[in-house]
Amino acid sequence: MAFTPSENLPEQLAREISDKIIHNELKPGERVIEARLADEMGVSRSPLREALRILEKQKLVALTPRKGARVTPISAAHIEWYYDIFEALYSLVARRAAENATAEDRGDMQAALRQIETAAADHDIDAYYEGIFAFAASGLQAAQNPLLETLLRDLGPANRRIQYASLSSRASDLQHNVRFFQEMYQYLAAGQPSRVEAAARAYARNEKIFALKIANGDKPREDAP
Amino acid sequence: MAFTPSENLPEQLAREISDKIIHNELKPGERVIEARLADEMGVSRSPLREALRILEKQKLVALTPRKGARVTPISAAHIEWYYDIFEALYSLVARRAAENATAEDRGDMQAALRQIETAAADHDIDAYYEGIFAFAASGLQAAQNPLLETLLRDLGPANRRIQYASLSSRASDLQHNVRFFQEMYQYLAAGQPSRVEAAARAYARNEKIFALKIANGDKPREDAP
DNA sequence: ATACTGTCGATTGTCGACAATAATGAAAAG
DNA sequence: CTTTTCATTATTGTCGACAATCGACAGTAT
Repeated sequence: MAFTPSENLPEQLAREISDKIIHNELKPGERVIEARLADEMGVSRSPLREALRILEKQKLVALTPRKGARVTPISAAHIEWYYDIFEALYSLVARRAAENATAEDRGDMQAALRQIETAAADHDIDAYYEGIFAFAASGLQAAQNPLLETLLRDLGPANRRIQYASLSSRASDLQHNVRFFQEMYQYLAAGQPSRVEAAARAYARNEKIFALKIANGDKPREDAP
Repeated sequence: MAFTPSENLPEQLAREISDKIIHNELKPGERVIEARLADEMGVSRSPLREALRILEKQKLVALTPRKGARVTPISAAHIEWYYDIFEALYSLVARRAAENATAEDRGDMQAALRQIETAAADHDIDAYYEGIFAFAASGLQAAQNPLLETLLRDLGPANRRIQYASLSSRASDLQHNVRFFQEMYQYLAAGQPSRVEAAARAYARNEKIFALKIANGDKPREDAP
């Protein structure tokens, strides 16, 4: 019926569902029934089942053998777990990117940095996120480790989910975060892998405490009934 | 019939197939045909398909949308990629384990260390691996990060696959590797997370160069026709 | 009242059949 | 002899139906 030129049905379904999870239409802890979602989306259970396995890989749902799927809960502890792992993996990305980046990679990162800078100056959150994703993508490209790439790509949606929760309180400190990216780029261009790695670690730690602050006291995002 | 009280069919299939991959009965790059494997193992394609997705999560097969599954190739580059990630993740495990370990955790690790020591003294490779797995498991337990746990559990089979390839040349240097575990345990017991982390990094780096040495010049494992 | 047991409905697991797509090889054209 | 085109076959993708399992509830016994 739909005119989708050619993409994988399970992946497409997974993306749709992950959007719902990220935007909190499917709530943490909520059960996901295959049959219901399947005909809600107009497909059979087979592709939807595979979609659920993709979402499991992305840590958006937890799949228990004969009891079905539940949307992964998200608490302060979860946030700590995630950011610890992001720090570990992105610090590796940073080091390897610094060691292996080609001129083209550096160009891409510089372009991404520019976007980050102007977006932050304009308080344009969407452009800002676009920029940091591009920056990360260039770094991953430069790091030359496909396995690491898939691991982090799989964790991407979970990352976005956490960030979305703290999105509202975000606009104020964009300016402050820009420094991290500038630092990373400068050290990378200067060929100092250890410093790039350290900057990535510092950024990850900073993000972690920010997300935790939101998750506790401050205003988290809420959907009206 | 069999007495396995309750285990998941797809997971069971995945384990069987992963054994075949680890022991090189299914060769790197080889194509895996669903229908064939399915009735070779006496099941329908549905559970086998899910098994393939599990194996993909474990990086033992690569799954391309309309072209099926292939056994993941394994080269020197792959080994570098894997060990870089192991270093990043296990160094995190080490630090958090050092920070959070309970008395019971320390007891488990000490027991595992004992097994490692005696196994190395006896040149008993199986017992040695049992020991280091137990050591790692205790560390993961202590680290208190379930997400990290699942990530590393998923990478476990790929790890074993690499280790199996270098198994033959292993017996000689067991004695030498024991030091790393002794060091980790001692610093952990002494409450020095940074040193535990450093020891874990050193161990991972050491393993990496060892695996690379085997993958290049030395005698790799071969199966007779 | 509480704990146990059996039944019923809901949901997941597995299967075989069919449709859609990709790989193979053979014939035709250059 | 090489390349292109096309038909045939092999393989993956999707579906609906059925079987196995789980959760909740009612009924009974203690």
